[in-house]
Amino acid sequence: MKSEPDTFSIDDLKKKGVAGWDGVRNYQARNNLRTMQKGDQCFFYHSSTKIPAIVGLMEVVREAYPDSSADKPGWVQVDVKFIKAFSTPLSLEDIKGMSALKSMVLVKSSRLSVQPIKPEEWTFLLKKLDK
DNA sequence: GCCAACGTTGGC
DNA sequence: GCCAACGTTGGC
Repeated sequence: MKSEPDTFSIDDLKKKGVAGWDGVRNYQARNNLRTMQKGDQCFFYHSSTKIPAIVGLMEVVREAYPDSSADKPGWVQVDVKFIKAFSTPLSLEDIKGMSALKSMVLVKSSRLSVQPIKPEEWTFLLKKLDK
C-alpha cells in the first residue's frame, strides 16, 4: 500500500496505531482493498519521495467499508494497524535490482496504489526487511 | 520540474 | 464503442 510521506507516513501510522486507509480513487486499487481480509498483513510504501521504499509493516484490522471521505458512494477504505517500521527500508532501486522481485506489480505497474504481492515475493521481502 | 505511463472524460 | 484530449501519478 502506497502513500506519499508528506501526506501520510509510516511515522504518522505509528503515532495513530490504527488508521483508516481512505482516499483511494482508482477502481483497480479499490478492488484490491475489497479482497483484503482481517488479519492480512501488508507493506507500507513511501512514494513520490527522494528514496521511494518499503518502510513498514501493518495489519488489516477492519475489512472494506464505505470511505467517508468520498463525495460519491462506491469507494471503500480499510483500517490498518501499525506493526513496525523497518530499521532499514528497502528502496525501489534495490527492489529493481533483485531478480526474485522482477515481476512485482510495483516494478511492472508502478502507479497502482494498492497492489497484490505474490506469496514468494512476500516471503522474500520479509526475510530481507525484518531482521 | 520534466515526462512517460496510465486512467478518465466526453464528443462523435 | 472509439479515440483524442486532458488529468494524475510517481520516478528521476
